[in-house]
Amino acid sequence: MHPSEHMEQLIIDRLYPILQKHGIRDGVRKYRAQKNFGDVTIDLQKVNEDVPAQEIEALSDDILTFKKTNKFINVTYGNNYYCTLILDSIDEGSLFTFERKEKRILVEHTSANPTGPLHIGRARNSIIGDTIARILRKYGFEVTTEYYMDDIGTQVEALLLGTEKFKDDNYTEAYRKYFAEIDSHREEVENAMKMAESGNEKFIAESKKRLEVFLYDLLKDLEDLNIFFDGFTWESRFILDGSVKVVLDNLKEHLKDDEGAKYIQRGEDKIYLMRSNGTSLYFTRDIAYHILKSRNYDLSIDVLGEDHKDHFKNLTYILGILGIHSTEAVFYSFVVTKKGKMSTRRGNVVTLRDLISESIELAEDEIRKRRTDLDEKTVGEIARKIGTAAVRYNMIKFAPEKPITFDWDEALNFEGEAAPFIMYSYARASSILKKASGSGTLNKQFLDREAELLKEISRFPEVVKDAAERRRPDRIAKYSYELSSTFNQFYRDCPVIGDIENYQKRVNITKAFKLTMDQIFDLLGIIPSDKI
RNA sequence: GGGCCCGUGGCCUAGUCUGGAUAAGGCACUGGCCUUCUAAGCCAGUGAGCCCGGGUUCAAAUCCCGGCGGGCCCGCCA
Repeated sequence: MHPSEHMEQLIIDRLYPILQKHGIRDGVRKYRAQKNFGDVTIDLQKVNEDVPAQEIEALSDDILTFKKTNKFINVTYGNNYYCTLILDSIDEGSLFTFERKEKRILVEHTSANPTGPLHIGRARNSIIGDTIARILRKYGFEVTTEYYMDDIGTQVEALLLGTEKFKDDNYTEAYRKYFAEIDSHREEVENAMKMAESGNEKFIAESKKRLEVFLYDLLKDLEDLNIFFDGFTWESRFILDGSVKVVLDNLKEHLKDDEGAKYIQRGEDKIYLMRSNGTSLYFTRDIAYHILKSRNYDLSIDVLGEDHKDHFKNLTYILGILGIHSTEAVFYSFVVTKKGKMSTRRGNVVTLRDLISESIELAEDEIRKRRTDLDEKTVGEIARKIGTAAVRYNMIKFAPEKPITFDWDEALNFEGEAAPFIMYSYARASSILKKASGSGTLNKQFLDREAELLKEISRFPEVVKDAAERRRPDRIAKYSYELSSTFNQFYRDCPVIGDIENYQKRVNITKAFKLTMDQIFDLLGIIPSDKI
């Protein structure tokens, strides 16, 4: 049981018998208290009965203080009791561990066609997906991440043919050129697609080999952001293993015919599964993919742009017909620039690669401004950590459904709610611990400022739970800011080195903060630095 | 035209699921804090009643209905 749960149980044990004595059973609500109202609020506004204030307040002791105003009962935890509990839970490691869920989850994200470096809109997918995977893993699920690689569609055939035709250009440029004149290449693209669609193993193997080169280039940027995949699924496998046919067979009784093409009627909509020329659609292969997922995992989470909402709705509809209900999606809104939607034509595409290097460069400048004592190599290492962390943090701090208008100034603002802020407070803690030497006697009297920090630390389990269950990675970023901010206040008011009376206690608190931040950095995919 | 999402101080965001006590932060702005552990920090201040209009409720940023503004989708594309 985490410390906060323990305290809540104490409240229930002590308070609820009294409430029941007064006929109160339903309508009692309990939530985290607002600022200046203690730690937990028991709200009786929904119940008709009331309890005399004296009777409630008489329950108070050193562990719990009850105060009743109107129909609110505000409970404040005793600093010494609760703080000791929190520090103990960190010693045991129990604050950071969750019950194992015995449930396998597949998080599929990114899955972009590797026609060029990722732009920041696509990167939002990767960062959300990777962070959600990290959170769910921490929360106790068995999590696997996967990239779904298209190797048989129009785009990739154009990429393969284009890079052949314009050998001298870089591959993105070759693809662009080729796509610009796509009309004159209709036939060869269609031929290529037919080769793939017919299950020509040699052709597919060859495509795969060439696509891998482009894929690795794309993955390099993600590696910089500490994003790696557990596996890759190539779309062609659903042609090769015949599962597309199986899908159509299993849905046979629901299929309708449109001049040879097959579709399923869903309300007003027709969901096509086979073209009249007998070839399958991306959608059909996606069904096959999700059937495969449902066999190997208890839950599949797809990270998708909001443009895929209808596609996904149709997908779950058909999976439902097949009795599969273990598929859900996390949708995110697009990243646009001030000039509007990113498009190559308008020349306003911001690549992840550029953003990362700008961010690292700025971090380097900032470090040089403050630290003249560090050697080149160290400056570079720290700049790398800060720069990449800033990119991740700025993308993840917004709720996924929130549209983002990208702005260089904002993306490269290293003050306030940003990665350097949380990394800075961490470096401060590290610096204290580095200077702290020897141990002293532990003073178990906790001051409010110390307790505030520990209480913030003790929120870790419930924040992770909330972020995991609601698929809201931004909650972790928010929490990391609040926790760091609380530490900065502690840092101001509570000297560690030199205060003999409080030394050991504050060393322990500082360690606790640092350990909690280690957990958070891991969840956010940020690599911390002891000095910045 | 239909469907989905977003709309909170000058700008950006949390709170909306689970309705309740003075709407919480960041940026920007104003003033203050570096002879003690890193000032990418801290403290104080100015600034919104939550897009608009109805409704439900003792109580609405939060729930319901209708608008408005912005985004996305509405292929035998992926």
